[in-house]
Amino acid sequence: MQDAFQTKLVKPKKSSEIVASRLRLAIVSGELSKGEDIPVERDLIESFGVSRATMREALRILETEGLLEITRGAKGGAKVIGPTLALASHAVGMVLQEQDTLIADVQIARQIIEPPAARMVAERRSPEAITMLEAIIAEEEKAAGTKESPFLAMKFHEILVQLSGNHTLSTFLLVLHEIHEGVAIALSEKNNGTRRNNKTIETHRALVELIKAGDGLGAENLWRDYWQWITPFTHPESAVVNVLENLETR
Amino acid sequence: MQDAFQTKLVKPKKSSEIVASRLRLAIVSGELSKGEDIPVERDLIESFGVSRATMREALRILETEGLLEITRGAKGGAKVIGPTLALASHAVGMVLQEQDTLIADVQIARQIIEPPAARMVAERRSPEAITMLEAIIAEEEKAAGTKESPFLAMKFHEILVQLSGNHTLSTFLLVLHEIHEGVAIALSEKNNGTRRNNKTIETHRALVELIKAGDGLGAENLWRDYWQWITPFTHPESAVVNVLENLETR
DNA sequence: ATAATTTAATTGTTATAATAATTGTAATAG
DNA sequence: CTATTACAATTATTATAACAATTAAATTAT
Repeated sequence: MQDAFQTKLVKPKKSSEIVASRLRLAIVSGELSKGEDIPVERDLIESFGVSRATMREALRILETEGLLEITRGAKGGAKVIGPTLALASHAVGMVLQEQDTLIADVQIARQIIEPPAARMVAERRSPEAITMLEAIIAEEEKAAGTKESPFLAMKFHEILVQLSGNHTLSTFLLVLHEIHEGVAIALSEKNNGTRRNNKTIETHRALVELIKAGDGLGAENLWRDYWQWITPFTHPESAVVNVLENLETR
Repeated sequence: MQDAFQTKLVKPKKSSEIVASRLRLAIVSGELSKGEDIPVERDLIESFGVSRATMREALRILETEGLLEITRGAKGGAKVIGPTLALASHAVGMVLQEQDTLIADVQIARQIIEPPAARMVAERRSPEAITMLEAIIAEEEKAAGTKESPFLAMKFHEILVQLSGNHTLSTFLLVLHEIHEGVAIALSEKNNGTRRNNKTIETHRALVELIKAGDGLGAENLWRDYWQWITPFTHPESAVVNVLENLETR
């Protein structure tokens, strides 16, 4: 253990990896901004001085990392789109899936992390936050009972965690959200009690009130109680995390 | 919003992606188990009926996803190694880095998530957990003052979260751990107060006592207090998350 | 004008050959 | 007999060239 010298990968790097690293740095450092087109294959090959195969492997790496999107045909090419949450969710999801993690396990994690996030929102007490949350609630009220309702409820959660002001927490919660999403919505469609719906909107309203008042502890507790209450509804017996896409073999 | 029909990417899939999907499924479903060798390029090309370039692009995708490791030379080829946390950490790290997330922000997230994890360990009260934690503490006592000390302290955190029994939480904490690691250790080497070291071991011992007693709330509070106490020591002023490797341009 | 067609640009795929890295083995020196 | 060296076999890596498929724009036909 605790090696005297760094034993991290001293493997000879492949050209494709070196090229990918250079482009990645340019992207993440902001030198190439999101939405920007990067040169076409022919030019990239020339400026990096590698073969087309190597260049294509580098592009495949960056595409896998969710940094680039490549379209073919005239006016096609690679465009910067990332970094994106999509890859993070996929990567985390695969780890969870391999451990046969239950959806219930994911739900417990959200249950633990979201209440402190709610407290942080309340403690910040930003007017924009209140405006945004109230806007969602208005939508929820209008769509009550329709099949859009669960989508809006999820949106409330999403916005709430983004407003916590902590990048790390909100990133994680968004990842969990993405993993959780499919199942959760399917579930809430099944047992579509309007009673539950009422309680949901009611709670959202109460939470916003506490946020307005800057009552962090109150917000945290309310949100924890709500999770406690909602758990039996969304609790699938033994569903397991699954992030693999259906692979149409054409 | 809420499209009546699925509007997911209907882009024509590349052969390399299809091949990668097939292998990925085989890996994650356990059909190919970790450590297993998969056929060499030549055979893969033949069984998938694609060209070398296409096959190599597929391998590069899976390698990027952390599922395979490829070595050359006799006895070389691709070996199943994943899914691994490495990609998840890298992906999450890139998202955080792009948002210019401060290390302090990451630390706050750990501060929020770890205490409930400690509580879960206490509530489970498993004998193995106690044994493992006590073993680490013994090592810590022996190595006190040496430069291995911070490594062991981190190890304690790592083990603790793994013992929480919640896959999702422990996965996230391990990811944070990896992102946090470099900076945190560098920091604790700088202000190497033995006073701090003592308090650390002391707290670890106290925590194990609470776990033994099954006192979940006590464990949670102790751990939260400890985090509160330790924060000023490990708080770098304005360091930003950075997950990009140094790219030796050979 | 509108529709159909052609053309140009660009990525996707295949094929072949040469190169580099790794391992195992045989030959050689001491 | 042991250790070093040299060589051969295996395997991934890189390079080059040609062709196919896709898309957007320009041109032509109606």
